[in-house]
Amino acid sequence: MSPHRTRRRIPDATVARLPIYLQLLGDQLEAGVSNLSSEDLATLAGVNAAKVRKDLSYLGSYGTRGVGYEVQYLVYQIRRELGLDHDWNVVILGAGNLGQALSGYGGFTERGYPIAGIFDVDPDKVDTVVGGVRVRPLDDLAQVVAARSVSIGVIATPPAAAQDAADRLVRSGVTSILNFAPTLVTAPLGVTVRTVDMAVEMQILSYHEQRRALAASSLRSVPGDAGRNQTA
Amino acid sequence: MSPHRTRRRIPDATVARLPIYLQLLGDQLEAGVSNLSSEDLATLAGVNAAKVRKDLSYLGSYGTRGVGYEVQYLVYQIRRELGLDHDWNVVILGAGNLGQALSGYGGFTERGYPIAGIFDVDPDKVDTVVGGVRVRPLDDLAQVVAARSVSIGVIATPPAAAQDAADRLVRSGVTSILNFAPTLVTAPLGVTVRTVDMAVEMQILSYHEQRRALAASSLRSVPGDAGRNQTA
DNA sequence: GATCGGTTGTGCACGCGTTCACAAAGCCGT
DNA sequence: ACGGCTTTGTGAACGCGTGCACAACCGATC
Repeated sequence: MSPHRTRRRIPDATVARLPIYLQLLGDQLEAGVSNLSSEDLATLAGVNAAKVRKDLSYLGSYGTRGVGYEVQYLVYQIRRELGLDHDWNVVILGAGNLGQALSGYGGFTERGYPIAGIFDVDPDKVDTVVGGVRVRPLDDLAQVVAARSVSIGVIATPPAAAQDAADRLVRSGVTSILNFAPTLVTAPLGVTVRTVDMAVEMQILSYHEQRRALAASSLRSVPGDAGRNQTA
Repeated sequence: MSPHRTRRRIPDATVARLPIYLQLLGDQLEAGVSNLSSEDLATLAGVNAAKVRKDLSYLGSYGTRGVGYEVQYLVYQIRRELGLDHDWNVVILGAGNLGQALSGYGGFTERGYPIAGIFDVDPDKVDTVVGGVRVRPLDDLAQVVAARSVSIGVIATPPAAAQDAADRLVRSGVTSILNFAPTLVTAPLGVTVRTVDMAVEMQILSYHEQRRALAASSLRSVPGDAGRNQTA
């Protein structure tokens, strides 16, 4: 029998919020708070208290009725569930502007995602050092992935090269891909792909701007636009 | 009467996909394709054809039964709905690694989001030039926002400075904020805030890795893990 | 101008996620 | 030991988004 029973599946929406709770709980811990109610955490995260409780209940019953949650223990449980009880080596593909910024941004290593290597096809970029990491030729990818058991790859190439980069990652044995290129990237089943497209984000924003402008031009009172406005 | 009737509200999920369709349609246009069915577009976007049709139907009835959609016209309509019929000036707050990468990344200007200014509190950074833009002191923010009628601000500061940056943006008159700092940022109603947190993305990925590892360790056949695996 | 293959636009059912509301449960003071 | 106060954990209702299935419609061909 395994030490930890395989839990019931956690909804995607909850998984996306756990890192945020984790961040906030860590802050509170540093601030010397040792206990927290769902209401408190909800306020910090800018969400509903019931949602916090339901989210946390997927991890198990780690709260105390009448009291709240012990921050330290909750942090431990969330970290365990997210697989943060050990580091995850990552490789970055593409040493252009974004790739350089990512490798220079210390936040990754600090949060448990040390950079095992950064790769580029351009011979001019190979062997330059960005963010304390030497750029390697793309052909070394498989070797590095194997040697340092990398399971997460970041695509920071131009869009045209993104699918090829993904294919190489998959062939090398990477099973999780974070894609920053503004293109659809397909991978076989069993490989998780997430895309972050800044242009898409901007366009979503300008859609809302656009609507505001339209609403303002048709001079009407805003009919009940309730709902608080925060993010995380 | 206004030239364009205020449309019914478009669901968030649809708004998030329109930029992707737009991207793909643009590619097709360049490739010389002038007409496209919902099925074709769905394949390109990696989604269901019915979803494409429903998404597009929110814009109006711009397809032709038995034929499909005229790419050029559809591009025009989506651009109009997203507010892309004119440029949107943006300001970047924080000239660190990320801020520099963003301003160096030509994609913004190219896609209709020219950078009106990049700002930092650090006197050492002020007046240096990154990505062809001179870094300005934060105190100049309001003036630039007003002069160039900026409505979108990007936060690329350390987390501790993010809320202050947001407040300054709001005070200056910015109504849309894209936050790259790993913190909750609150803004008054009427201001849209979107947060992109790379650490969160990584943690979502490692959760899935973690689960795969667990599933593999409890030696079982995978019981029907259906569903295709793509993103955009 | 009637028939036929093809594609859109949408009503409907389903499923996931959010929120409410409340019973179960723990703590504390008396 | 007990009663009152507090907070969790969750059953149930609701709402949004997805996917199916099909009628309405278009263009082409005979």
